[in-house]
Amino acid sequence: MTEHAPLKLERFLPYRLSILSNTVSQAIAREYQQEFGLSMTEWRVMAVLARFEPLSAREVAEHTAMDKVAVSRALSRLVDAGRVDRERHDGDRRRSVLRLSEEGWRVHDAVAPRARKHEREMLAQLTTEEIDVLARILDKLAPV
Amino acid sequence: MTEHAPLKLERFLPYRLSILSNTVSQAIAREYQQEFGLSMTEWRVMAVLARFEPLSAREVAEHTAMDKVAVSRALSRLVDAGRVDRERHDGDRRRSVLRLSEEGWRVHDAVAPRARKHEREMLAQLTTEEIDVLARILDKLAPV
DNA sequence: TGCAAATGGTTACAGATGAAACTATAACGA
DNA sequence: TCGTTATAGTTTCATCTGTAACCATTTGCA
Repeated sequence: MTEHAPLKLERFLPYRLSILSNTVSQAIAREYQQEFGLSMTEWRVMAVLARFEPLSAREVAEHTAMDKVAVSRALSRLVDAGRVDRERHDGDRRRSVLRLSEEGWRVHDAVAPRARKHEREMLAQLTTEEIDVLARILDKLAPV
Repeated sequence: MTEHAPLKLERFLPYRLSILSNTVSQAIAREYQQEFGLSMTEWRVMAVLARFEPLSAREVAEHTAMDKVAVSRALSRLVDAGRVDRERHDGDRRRSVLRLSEEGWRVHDAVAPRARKHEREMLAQLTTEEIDVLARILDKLAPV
């Protein structure tokens, strides 16, 4: 009989990472989805605007590691919802100039603490050594 | 002026995890997608069948952490492609009895080493301590 | 200048995904 | 035994996502 060496999925790192990441992201996403009708992509856009506004759509894409189509769609929803203000760039009329609206800031200020809370709950299960090493691992494997 | 405390997305753990997981998974997925027309979900189904066959669809779902709809769809594609054999369970005619076909095993034996190679390349960037701690972290946060 | 290539952003299409409804079969309890 | 409930699996629908094509504007250069 031939030897097949089946993959042990439950020990396979990329698989486990994907499970963990989906579990965590969905738990957080569910929260701001239900309460604010905000998708994960929309939240990411809001988060980078909160930190770096004003930005163009391309810059948002760079900061969020999303592609420009996803950003464009998230933005049109956010602008429609009155959470983001969009203007045209003076010198370059292709570019947009994006900022959180007052309402956008309100949503941000409500969501951000909950996101942080989820992160804390996750980290609470780890020792400080594990947290340090995890940060190092992420720096190595997924530099931002 | 009010204090807004914007979230530092690029330091936010769930975000970084999701980036890492997507990067890794997509790199692997691209490979078996191009060469075998195999999606990630289909590959996961094949991997658990390789290890635990025969299984019912529900059992596949449990092993892969996929929902039953996703499993059903992946299976119908795999059966159509002749990579999985599906029979009816003798005692319970609702249940299916799933096994890799010969062709399925050929695909599995071609894909599995590449998946492992990707994992090795990823781990090669880490020290043995980091690898150990990562395994511990995953055990704690995403027990399988 | 003026025309090709590059850039910012949107639209269109096709495939993937999740929730809920549905079909068929089996298990359970009066 | 009959009727209710539970389970295995599929289908449907609405939404999401990625790729490619597209439009408008700007840049680069002959």
